[in-house]
Amino acid sequence: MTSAPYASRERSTKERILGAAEALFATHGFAGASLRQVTAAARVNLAAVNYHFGSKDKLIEEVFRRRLDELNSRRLAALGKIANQDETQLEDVLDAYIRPALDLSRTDGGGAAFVRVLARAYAEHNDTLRRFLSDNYGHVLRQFAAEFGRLLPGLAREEIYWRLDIVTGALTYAMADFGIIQRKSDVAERDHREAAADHLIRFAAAGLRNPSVSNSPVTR
Amino acid sequence: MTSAPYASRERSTKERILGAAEALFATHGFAGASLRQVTAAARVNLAAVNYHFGSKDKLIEEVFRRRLDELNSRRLAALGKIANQDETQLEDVLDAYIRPALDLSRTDGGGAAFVRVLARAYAEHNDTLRRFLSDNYGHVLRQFAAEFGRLLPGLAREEIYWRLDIVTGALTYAMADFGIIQRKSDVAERDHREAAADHLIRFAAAGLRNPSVSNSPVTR
DNA sequence: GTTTGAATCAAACGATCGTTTGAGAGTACG
DNA sequence: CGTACTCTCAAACGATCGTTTGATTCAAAC
Repeated sequence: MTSAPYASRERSTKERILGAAEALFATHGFAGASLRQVTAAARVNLAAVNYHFGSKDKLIEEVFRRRLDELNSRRLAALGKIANQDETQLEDVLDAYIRPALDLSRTDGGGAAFVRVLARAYAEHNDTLRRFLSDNYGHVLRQFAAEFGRLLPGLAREEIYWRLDIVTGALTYAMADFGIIQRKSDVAERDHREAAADHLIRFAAAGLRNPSVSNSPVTR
Repeated sequence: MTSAPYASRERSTKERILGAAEALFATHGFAGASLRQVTAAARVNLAAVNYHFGSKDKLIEEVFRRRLDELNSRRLAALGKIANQDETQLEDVLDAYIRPALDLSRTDGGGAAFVRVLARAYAEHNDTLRRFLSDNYGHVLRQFAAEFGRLLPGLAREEIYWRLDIVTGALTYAMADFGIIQRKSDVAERDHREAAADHLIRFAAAGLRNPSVSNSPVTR
């Protein structure tokens, strides 16, 4: 009924928990953010987490699933529009890979926080999480590798993966705003991230096109 | 360097704590690794941490200081040998920046673990730790930026920092072994890291040399 | 032999952790 | 009405956390 004792909530309890968890995991890490912090920030009862998600670990997994499903479907959609076409440039594929991550980091609903959560997951080096990411989203990377391979016929498959790995590392680092470059006060955060993505795409394109293949130690 | 294998019993209590803390922080994070785990792994009494270091936070800081001081000086020493010389190549400067991190990750006694700890520190986004790292590394980064600027006269100072930021991100990611590339069983870990550094240097050199700059120049 | 002080130890401190419980509020349907 | 079901709530559970305490060990100094 509309005669609830307190004001009706705009968002459900589950959604408020997910949002608060995302922000706090980004700031304090998975072990560092307690369920008491999460439920206090979400203004829900402590027991609501275990009621709705079962456990803290399941909550963490759900925080990932909610964002990654959308991120990777966007990546695949962008890739589908340009894959196997004659006029496709390397920058287009990089854009399909990087831009959705940038867009995610700009969404109002906590996407920026999630990008830091994602970076943290890499750092955690947790095998369970790695398996979860590999199982659910490994096919995305494989499709991008195939398209990069088509556009870079001079590179072996393994070389493609080495370089994609470097791009992913730089992307993770950049989108999580780890960097040494501090955003100036007169630059909006989205403009800062836009500039970061722009630099990253250009840098990555040059690195990917590099004809120098390493099968011997670096000359000096 | 002077530590022999299986010498843990002869090492001091402080050193055993530092080694065990480094390994456990790398695996479980700063919040995730308890002092009980650390002291059990080091085979010392629980109270030894607070006796020798004062607190867990001070222990964390000491784990960093021990490694960063050496990495710091090695990078500057390598840079000092090639800076401001006519025959210096871009790859030489990148090598001076990247190779000490690789060497650190190959040292016995926990260096590889520390690289993961360092990557985790970036992910933690903790202001205290960032300040600590900035104080220790700020001048190093500035010296490298100056040398890169000399070798890349076509790039603005800010562009140099953008690209160095990307290199640092990829280096952090690669050295911490976050990557999707799984080391094959017949490849030794040091060979795997050597290959990663080799790929990274080539990739970074191509990215740094890229004449294409952002179409939205920043005015100072 | 006595004293001194650093180092180690078992034990316990209070705080906080994730999780569980059981009662109660609210809603829907007969 | 009664019943059933979903959700919320305060409270407490046992476990583990970082830290502290006080006794004990032991080698060097006096």
